[in-house]
Amino acid sequence: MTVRVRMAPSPTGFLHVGTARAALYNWLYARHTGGTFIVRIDDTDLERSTREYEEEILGSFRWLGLDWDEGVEVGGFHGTYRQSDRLDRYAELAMGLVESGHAYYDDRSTDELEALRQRAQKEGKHPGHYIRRPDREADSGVIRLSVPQDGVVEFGDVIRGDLSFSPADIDDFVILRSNGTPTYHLASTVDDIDFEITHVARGEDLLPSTPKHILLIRALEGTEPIYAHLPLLFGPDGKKLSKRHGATALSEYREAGYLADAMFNYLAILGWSPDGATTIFSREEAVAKFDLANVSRNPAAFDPEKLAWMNGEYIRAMDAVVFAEEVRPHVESAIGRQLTEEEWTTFAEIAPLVQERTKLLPEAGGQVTFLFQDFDSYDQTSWDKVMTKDGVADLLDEGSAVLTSLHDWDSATIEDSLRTIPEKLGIGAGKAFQPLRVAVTGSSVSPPLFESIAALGRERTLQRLERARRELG
RNA sequence: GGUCCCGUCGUCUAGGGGUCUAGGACGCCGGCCUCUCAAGCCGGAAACGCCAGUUCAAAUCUGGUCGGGACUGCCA
Repeated sequence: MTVRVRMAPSPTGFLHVGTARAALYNWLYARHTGGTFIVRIDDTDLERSTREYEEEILGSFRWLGLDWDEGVEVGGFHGTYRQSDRLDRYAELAMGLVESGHAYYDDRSTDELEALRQRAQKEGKHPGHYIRRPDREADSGVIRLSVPQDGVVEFGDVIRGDLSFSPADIDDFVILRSNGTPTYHLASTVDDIDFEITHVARGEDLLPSTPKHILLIRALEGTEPIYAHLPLLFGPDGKKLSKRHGATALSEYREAGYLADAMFNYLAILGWSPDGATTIFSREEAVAKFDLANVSRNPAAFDPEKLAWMNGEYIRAMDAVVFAEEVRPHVESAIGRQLTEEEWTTFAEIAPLVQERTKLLPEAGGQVTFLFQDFDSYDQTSWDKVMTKDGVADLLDEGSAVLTSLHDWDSATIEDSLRTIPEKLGIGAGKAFQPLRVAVTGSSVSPPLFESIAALGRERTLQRLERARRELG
């Protein structure tokens, strides 16, 4: 059997990281088995669905590296299906189910229905006990599936084992709205049947819907897929991941400077592990080892700190030139102008030192702005901490004196000359260099000092030492 | 309330009757390195929710209990 899986996002918002992870697992399973990964746009909610969100979602999939395999051309992207193109199909099948007695029209008012639900609530029962085919016949309104009350609905779940639900707890759910559009339940199961989906891997929040889908499949005489209900994603506080936890849209992470590979790795590790000892792995390794059956059963908390660490790992693993090119726009936006050719060369040389100490691309830009722009003011805490001590003025003078006399201007020469200062003054290297660092970079935290000075150039370095000297008074 | 799912360090996980004095990773603490910050290296604290039962033996099996979560829409 050739595996055919799908991801069916609703274009009613940005791509949520939880949805992205579900898509990732589907994609991994398809690639692992040599199957087909399909993306279908669940846009039956015409009111809330937009083309903008659709493109945003597909763009996010692409960024993550999830490519899909078939479908018609849609919205500038190749190969997706859109449910709004198939509305006739769903309506036709729903009416067919009415014909065959599996479903019925229901024109009861929301008040009537609400009364039934409240009665169920009061009696400690499921609404399914009361929302059934009413005595009066209708030929308009919504179409509900008539849930057979015999037997139990059982199905196997690759992740959770055998599950069963009592039909008494399943209400006669709406499959076609009064405006003629299908509900999620109908559209989703019809599509899964029509596109011959073999495995449905989706969030655990849809577990209670699965028996409904199975009932629908039976009524439509389709073939049941194999189910895998993925654990949900929580915030650090153990509650369902939402806006109040920070960024929930995949695109926000992209914009914040996270690497697609790191995001891919992190999302994969959140609920699955290749062997229990490996944390960092490539897409290829994940594809080789992934199996839906090995996905964890318990919900996972999204941990921004671990993601940040992982991003740092991937940044350090980047090719140095690629890193410099990726960071360049961030440097330019930080200083508000383009880098000249000369500055670019300077930056590219020092970039590897910055690369080692950055977890997010944009922050790397901030680490080097002192090279291309005079800072307005010194970092206050840095100044207070190192520049208010005795002997700082002498240190700055020594620094100027030593550097002024240098013939060559490279980091090794600069280091050799500066190293004489702590010896001469009889103080530790740290004590001696911190004031110079603050004077030159404006902060007590910076890339390595000698390389920074080399990159800055003699003239500007001396100017900054003088400036700091003046500030001291 | 009802139905269903889940329960190993703070977090992500390995482990599926003896090899578990429970392993790895993030984070945390300490140390080394060191011009700062990182990175790197070394070390440390930190978990089988609880109670029964089965068994020579249980983190692993069973039951109960407690806790958390999802669903309970003409949203998906």
